[in-house]
Amino acid sequence: MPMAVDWRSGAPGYRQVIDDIVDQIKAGKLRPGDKLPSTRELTAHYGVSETVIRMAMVELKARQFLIGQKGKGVYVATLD
Amino acid sequence: MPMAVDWRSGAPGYRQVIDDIVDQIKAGKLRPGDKLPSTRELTAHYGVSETVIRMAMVELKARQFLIGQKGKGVYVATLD
Amino acid sequence: MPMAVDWRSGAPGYRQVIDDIVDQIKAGKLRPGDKLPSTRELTAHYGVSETVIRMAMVELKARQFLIGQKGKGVYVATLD
Amino acid sequence: MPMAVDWRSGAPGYRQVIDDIVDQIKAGKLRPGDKLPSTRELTAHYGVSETVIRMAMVELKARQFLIGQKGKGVYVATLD
DNA sequence: GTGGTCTAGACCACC
DNA sequence: GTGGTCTAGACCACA
Repeated sequence: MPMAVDWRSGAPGYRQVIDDIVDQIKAGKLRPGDKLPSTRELTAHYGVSETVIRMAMVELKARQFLIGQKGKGVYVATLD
Repeated sequence: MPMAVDWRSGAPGYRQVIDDIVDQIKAGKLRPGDKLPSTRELTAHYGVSETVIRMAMVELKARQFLIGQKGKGVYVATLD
Repeated sequence: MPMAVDWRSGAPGYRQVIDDIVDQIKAGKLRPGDKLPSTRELTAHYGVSETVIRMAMVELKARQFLIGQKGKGVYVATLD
Repeated sequence: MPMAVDWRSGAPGYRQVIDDIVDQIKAGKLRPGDKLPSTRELTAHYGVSETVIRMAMVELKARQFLIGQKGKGVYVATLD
């Protein structure tokens, strides 16, 4: 679980964020229904801008790993 | 007459509340002098937080559709 | 031109914000097409939370004094 | 520190609430700058209605023991 | 980094 | 118990 994005790898920052979160879900560290840290906290954790976090969120929601609830937070999706 | 805000439509919740109430007034379902349900009941009816209802009220009062009376209720405005 | 909302007056903060902006428009200090300070700057200027500024914006847009453009800014409306 | 108002004493409920809070301030259990429990919690604590708590608050603020901050809470006043 | 929308939950004035 | 006002802080769309 990297504390920050590794810029030397060449991979886009948001890709690394996506992979890290997907890994955590698959490893069971993040479980269905869990609330993710706030966007602001994630920017600090990964050392990237809010835009990078948002791009990662767009994909993770499209892939149905996460569900955003306005004004509340972002949650790990539960199985249908 | 929608029972609740439709989040899929993309339209802001408070806009849907405004439109729904204006429609009811124009359709004569709500008539001048009528008392609206309490703010708390409206939150339940539309499935939104009180702030959303309040923002709708701010606009509806600015547009002179409604008149609020503290401690009593919100009423449909009478014609000038 | 008040620097901040006056809580002693009894008037709601958002009403004071509305009146101050309307006054500035009517006095020609804010002219059609002018860009307002950012929402965050206005909160600092008036000493209120963002919600108070937003409630003022809802009414000022309903009354067609202002036009908001997402990602750009809020502008004084031009005459019809 | 009574958990609830004693209705047998004949003293108005709000008087007992006032006295209890003043006692706690004088005894140093509540200190300048401390935040009081929310109104809702106080109603539960003293076993009285919100109106009774509000009446107590009106007097305690008039006597400058407490200071209310809208949207935040009620605080024990600091010395001038 | 801007505007926009929303939740949650305080206190306040009035009936 | 009603409406009214406010704080704090989320996420979201756009540039």
